[in-house]
Parts: sequence; C-alpha cells; structure tokens
Amino acid sequence: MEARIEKIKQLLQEQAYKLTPQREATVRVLLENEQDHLSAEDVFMLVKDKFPEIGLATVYRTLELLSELHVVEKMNFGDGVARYDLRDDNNHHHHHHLICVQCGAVDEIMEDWLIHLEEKLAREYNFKVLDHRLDFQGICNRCLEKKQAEMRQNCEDSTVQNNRS
Amino acid sequence: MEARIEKIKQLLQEQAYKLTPQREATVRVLLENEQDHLSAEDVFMLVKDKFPEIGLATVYRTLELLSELHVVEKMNFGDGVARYDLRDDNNHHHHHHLICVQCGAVDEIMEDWLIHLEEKLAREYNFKVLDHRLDFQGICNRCLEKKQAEMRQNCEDSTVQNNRS
DNA sequence: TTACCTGCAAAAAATTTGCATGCAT
DNA sequence: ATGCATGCAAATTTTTTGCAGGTAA
Repeated sequence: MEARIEKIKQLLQEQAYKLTPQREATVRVLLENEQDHLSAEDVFMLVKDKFPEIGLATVYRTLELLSELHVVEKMNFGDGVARYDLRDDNNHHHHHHLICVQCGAVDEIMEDWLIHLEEKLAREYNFKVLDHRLDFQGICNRCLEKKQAEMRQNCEDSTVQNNRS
Repeated sequence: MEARIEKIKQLLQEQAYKLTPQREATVRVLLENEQDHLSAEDVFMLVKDKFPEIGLATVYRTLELLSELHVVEKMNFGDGVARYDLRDDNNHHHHHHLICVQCGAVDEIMEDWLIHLEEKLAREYNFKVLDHRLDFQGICNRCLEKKQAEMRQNCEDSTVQNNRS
C-alpha cells in the first residue's frame, strides 16, 4: 500500500505535480476499494470521511489527473456515471469485466485473453492497439446459484404438496 | 430498408407501441447512418431535417424505447455522450470497435472473435453470457499511413537539404 | 515570487420529467 | 373517451470552469 502510494507520488513528481493531502486521500480511497468500480461521487463521499473539507471539484480534477497519468482508468458501464479503475503497477490493465444484469455486480477476470487478437489486428487491419476493453453482460455465478437453489426449493415444495394431497 | 422498418414496426406493435411518424423518422436516420455511432443530439439534428417540429425529448424517448426492444444498443465510448448502434435482424451484434485515439474514428469489425471465450466463461466461471462488448483503443490505419507518409516526406526534405549544403 | 492547488459557486452539458395538448382507436 | 405520444419548458444529474485565495519550493 505505502509502496504503491510512493510510486504514484514519484509519477506525479516526474511531471511536476504534487501529491497533496487531498490527492493522497483520494488515492488511498482508490487503493482501499480496488475491486470496486467507484464513481466520482462515491470517491468524494469516501474521501470526505477522512478529509471533510475537500470539494467535489478537487476529486474530479484528481481523478482526471490520475487518468492522464494512466494511474486510473475512466470507464463507463452505461449507467450514466464514469467509474474509475486503478491500473496495475505497470500501468496496464489485464482484466475483463463480468457485468451481472441481474444484481449489477461487476466482477473481474485477471487474465488477458486478447493478446493474440491484438496481433491479428495489427496484421490484418493495420491497427496499432494501445489498449482494450472487454466486458461481458450476463448472469453471475451467485445469481445463477441462487436461481438454481430456488428451483430446487420449488421442486421440494411441490413434492411435499404432492405427498399431502 | 423498408423491410427492416416493417420488422421494427411489428416489434413495436407486439408490445402495443406505435410506429409514429416521429419514431419512423428516427429509425430511418439510424438506418441511413448505420455505420456511424450517433449520439442522441446527432440523431436529433438529422431527424430535424425531415421532421423539423420534433423535440429532443422525443428522440431520447424513442431511443430509450428502441433500446429496451433491443433494436438499438446504447453505448458509451467514454466521451460523455451515449451513442446508439443498430443491432442486426436477430438483435445480436457481432462486431467489435476500433477506436482511434488520434482522429476519434470508430470503425467496426464485423466478425465475432469471442465465441470460444464465452464458452470458457460458462465453463470456468459459471457466468452465463448474454452479450459482450469489445473495444480496442489505438491508432487507425489511416492515421498510421498518414504518419508514415509524413515520415517519408521529412526524410526526402532532409535529403534535399543535405544535397544543398 | 512563481506556479501549482484548492474550495466554492456558477456554468455547462446531457438526460429526464411534468404537463397540457393531440391523436388514433 | 381512453390511453399512448408529443412538444415544450423546467428540473435533474453529472461534470467542468472561473476565480480569489492559499501554499510550498
């Protein structure tokens, strides 16, 4: 944690930016919620707990800055708000998203399945890939299991009823 | 074209919606610009040419409706506006996007490269895929060629200068 | 100092909603 | 007449910007 903050601090300083207390608090919130996909408003409210006098605009400006430095990635899952994902130490993101249309959860797959597709693109389409994004919409394992459990339950119920009648 | 309008009309009527002149004009604009990725505002301005008294809210409502019926897909490319993509006749979209970070062009690849990944997801992650989205950010062939041409030009220029001196 | 940073408030941009009216069945 | 649809304007939501003051090298 401290090491990653240090690294981000260096990155900022290389470009003559400062890691101000507000920026550090923002980065800490992002690190502490790395698996979530927080909106600017989410980040703002979490930062406010530690740093009540911060303004929303500062959070926006910080996220914008971190986005330019490729420390975070600005994403849109189609719900009208931008969400921010921390990138890994090499400023790469090798994950894909599994978006559950039932419960809204966003899970991640930490593998990169697209390397050979990127090569294919360079070769066949003359497109130089700098980054990619892969999202799947569907039903997550938890919702599937819940549904299966319900179906089992219904089945048992009807068995009981059959026995009764 | 007329056949596809007819199909959409049927889809609407199945759900007790009407294909009003405003809605038809909107759908026609989408069909005529199928390869583009129009924003609501874009659609509004194009529809206004044929149907000057239409309101922006109606366009939004129509796009929302078409989106619910899976006639169009609402997409976000991260520039703050929602864009709308017509789906094919089976309400599937088998395309991926090539987004040029230089000129902003959005090209499409009309193949589906993810079928075996979707199988893998079902198998290994117990995730039921309903839809997916694959975008690549990078530099398109046109910008690459332009850059290459410029480099050739620079090279020739310096040769001339070398000859002169 | 100088240039960066901040909070606040106002502005801008995108989208949604309320409402009176219109139109088809 | 009933209920869906519309245009307009107002409201909401998300994000950006202007500005006056603060701060650290």
